Amino acid sequence: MELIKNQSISVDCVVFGYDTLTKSLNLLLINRYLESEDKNEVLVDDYVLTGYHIYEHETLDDAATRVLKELTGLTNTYKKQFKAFGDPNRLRGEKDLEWIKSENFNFRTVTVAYYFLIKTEDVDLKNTKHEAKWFPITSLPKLGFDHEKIILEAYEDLKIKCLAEPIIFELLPDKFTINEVQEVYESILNIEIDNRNFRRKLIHKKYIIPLDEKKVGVSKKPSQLYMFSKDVYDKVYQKNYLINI
Amino acid sequence: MELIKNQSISVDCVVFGYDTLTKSLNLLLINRYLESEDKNEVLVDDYVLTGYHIYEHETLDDAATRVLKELTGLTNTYKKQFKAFGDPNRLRGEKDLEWIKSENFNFRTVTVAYYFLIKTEDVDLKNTKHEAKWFPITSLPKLGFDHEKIILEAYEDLKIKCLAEPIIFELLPDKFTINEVQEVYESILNIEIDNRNFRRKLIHKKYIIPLDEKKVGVSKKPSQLYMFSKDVYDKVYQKNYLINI
DNA sequence: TCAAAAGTGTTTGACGTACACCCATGC
DNA sequence: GCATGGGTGTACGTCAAACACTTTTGA
Repeated sequence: MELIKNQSISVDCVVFGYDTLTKSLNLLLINRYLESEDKNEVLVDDYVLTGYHIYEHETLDDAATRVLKELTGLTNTYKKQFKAFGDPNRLRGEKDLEWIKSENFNFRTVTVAYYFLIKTEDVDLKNTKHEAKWFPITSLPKLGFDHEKIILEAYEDLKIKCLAEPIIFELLPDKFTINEVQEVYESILNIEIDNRNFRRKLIHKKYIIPLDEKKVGVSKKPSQLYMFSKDVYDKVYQKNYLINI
Repeated sequence: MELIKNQSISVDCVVFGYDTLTKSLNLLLINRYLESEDKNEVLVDDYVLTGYHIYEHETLDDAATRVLKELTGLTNTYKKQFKAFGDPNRLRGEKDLEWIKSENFNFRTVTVAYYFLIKTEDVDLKNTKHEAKWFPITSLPKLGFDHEKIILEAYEDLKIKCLAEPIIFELLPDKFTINEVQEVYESILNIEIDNRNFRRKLIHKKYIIPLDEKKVGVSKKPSQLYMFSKDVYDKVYQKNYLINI
């Protein structure tokens, strides 16, 4: 099938990656670098989200999946469309104008933004075409276009969502310890959690299943490994209508 | 300023209206009617959301606000962008093809969908250009395009949102009774709520302020009127990080 | 005086919160 | 044997849930 780009519409991907070792929530960003023709001056040197125009024949979800796959090689990751951004001036920053001179696309592009949840260890950065790099959410570099705004809104959505849905496990290996789960929550929400209470709460969930296996090496005392069962979760889950205003 | 339409992008407005008298949550829809040239046959007769392409100079929010104003005359209503819909075949139902023959727009239109919360009494349907009509959310008519899908997703979002944020008051007059609030929740969530528990819970909120006024006429025993104070709510509100998975 | 909706209190159980020490292992 | 992270128990308070009758008014 012929690939016809729609010049008015793009998808942008906010890729959250959690690193179990450094215990940090990261964002995958690509470098935007441009020198003047005589190469004496660096015109643009900042970072942006990965994104691309959609093709005429594909759905928005497919476009986002395609863009993520091109960047990371991953498919089957957690994906959420969280907002469309369509300010007519969203691509008209000073650096953006320099950049767009060298590329060739429409100033008035509406972008549909997605976020993805992955484990940093699942991505091999050396294999990516673009110069992609992980940045801790707590210290982002200078960002191009309106991507800082997009990232902040994605992060807010993620914070709310991880309180209500078991998406935290998307950021962890299949086998994890209770403390690792706690650390992810602490990284995302930027809070401290009481270990005893958290542990009790989690262990009592039917869908947190203890394995006949202990994690060794990293720590002194080997720690119990658990897994998350989506099947059990779906069975056990029941909507509650708690009005919490 | 010249009005240039972007043929690829539209906004669609899901207008929720609550009717305090009939105690029903309604949707404002417009009729899509088309006869064959010889007028012997009705080709299309169903309902759709109100929507329109965006202009090149306006933001998505402004486009949605504009479309709502054209339909209802209202501004300053609660508005939420909740999802973009971009399936390449979303406008290619049998009836949609008939309809699009007579109009003139792009099959591949991505629409950014918003929902609005208003009181049915605030809209004068006789003043609307289009044949607009309220339908209870519980008995929607036949819908064109992918608008049934859009409506259902808006409704799901509303159900979740009204549990966590005080948007319920957008659907009620400024002065309301506790029972009226309960009835809105019951309509939206399609549940029954215990009046004693609900009443106690609401009355204890600092931002639910009793007025020196009673509602008379409608009922036998005049009932106490209250108002909602957004100011107090914002002051009292504090984020809690209750993990509820 | 009666029909209709408004309004009221108590008990129970679940769960979130606060808080400090022992345990198992690798080095 | 000691440093390091893993793991445990109790008491308290808040709040949701269940549940039935009295009050006030208009007609």
